[in-house]
Amino acid sequence: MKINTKEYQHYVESIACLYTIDQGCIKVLLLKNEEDPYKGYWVLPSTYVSIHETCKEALNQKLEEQFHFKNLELDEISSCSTPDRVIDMPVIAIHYLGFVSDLEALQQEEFSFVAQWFDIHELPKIGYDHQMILENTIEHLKEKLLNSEILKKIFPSDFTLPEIQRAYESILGKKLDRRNFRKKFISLGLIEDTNDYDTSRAGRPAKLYRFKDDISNKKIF
Amino acid sequence: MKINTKEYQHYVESIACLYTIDQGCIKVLLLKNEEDPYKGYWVLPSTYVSIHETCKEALNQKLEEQFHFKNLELDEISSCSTPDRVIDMPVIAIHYLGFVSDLEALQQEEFSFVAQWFDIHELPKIGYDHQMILENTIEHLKEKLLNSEILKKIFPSDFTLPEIQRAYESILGKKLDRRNFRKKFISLGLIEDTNDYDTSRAGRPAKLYRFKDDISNKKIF
DNA sequence: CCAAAAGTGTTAGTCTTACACCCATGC
DNA sequence: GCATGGGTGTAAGACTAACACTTTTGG
Repeated sequence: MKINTKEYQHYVESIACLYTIDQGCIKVLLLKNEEDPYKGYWVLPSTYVSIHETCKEALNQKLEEQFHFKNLELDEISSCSTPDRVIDMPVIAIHYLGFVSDLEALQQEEFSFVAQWFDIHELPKIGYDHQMILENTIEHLKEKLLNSEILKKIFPSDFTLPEIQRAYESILGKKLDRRNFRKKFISLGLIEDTNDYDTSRAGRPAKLYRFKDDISNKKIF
Repeated sequence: MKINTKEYQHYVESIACLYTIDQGCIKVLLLKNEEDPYKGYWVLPSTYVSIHETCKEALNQKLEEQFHFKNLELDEISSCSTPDRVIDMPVIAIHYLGFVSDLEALQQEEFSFVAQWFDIHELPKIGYDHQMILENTIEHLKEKLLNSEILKKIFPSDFTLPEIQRAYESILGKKLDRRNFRKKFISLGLIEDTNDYDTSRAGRPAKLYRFKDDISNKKIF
């Protein structure tokens, strides 16, 4: 098949849903949009893709320029090719999911006026079709967090079990029994004690744990 | 951002990995390629996408023209935007996974010289980057078959438990105990007895089952 | 000493696994 | 009657779920 007409030429954009976990809250990175349409709305980071690079490369380069996130591991989630999703321009979007550890996330005060981490349960007004994209990747994020492989990437290097439990309660949308959660999580053999304590919250300080170096992929829930 | 140069214009193709299950064997639909390069190799069904349709619509239309498969439910798996994956033409591929019930699959004798169902463990020489795409979607197929939601789409309307067991052994890459498999599968409550028997194989005839009308999504393995 | 949050153990029920023999059919 | 493949039950072990009290800290 030979095709060469204008009717078949698309622009391609890569869109990033970047998540972090902060104190057991799951947060996503959004930018304040300053251009019409959707001026003042929040949007996901994105970039156009040239024919000399892959969609993922283009996005990683953009994320490095914009936020100094270097070489994030980005997972492709889906795409959107609805005609006219961008006015007067045939643009296909490829959606990516990535994790930013809280260490990287916390360094981002320099861009705090234009970009911000939002709790996924308290999202602002979102522009374009990014709301839909976001909802879709959150589902995938949840799926991923039910396996151990990516825990290390998204959870802080030192964490407490109550903190991780809060994240899972948020993901699963229900309360978990503290004793059972502990037993289960410890028995997975993924974490080790640091002999240190987190005194930043009220009440009895919680033990700090860290993930072991090599984490096998196990189902957690 | 305003972009309008040739450097950003891509062609887009949708590629289909269509699976069926035949006697407990998982098979994929391939076409014999008659053009250079890769003449004589087998390839996945595919089509180019115009700017007036979504990738999925374009593919469904193509599959209807080519095989009379009407409105398949296609799941997007991933994409490939490696520059030069097609010589001299910037083409991004979007990969889809679909199921064809054995009833539809069996009607396909009319195209049997150019298209054929291949057991996923006995694939022929495959052209372009389709081998890679195929391997990738097979992984996704496996994942999907571990949930009940899509069973009805891919398994024959009447099936025997040994047949379904063979499919799972093929997916999981290990032998399963017949008694335990039965107990598990029946206890899921997804199937009902047809009071009929399959006498097509040697030995004692196997009971035929069918899926119930409403199947909830449960983890099978 | 009081409020807040973290830590701990036991038991009952459910699910999973391992395992061996008999049954219905075609040749 | 024998080869082929299908159907059935039981017991031990692993995992899950439910449940209440004690510990450590800050104010």
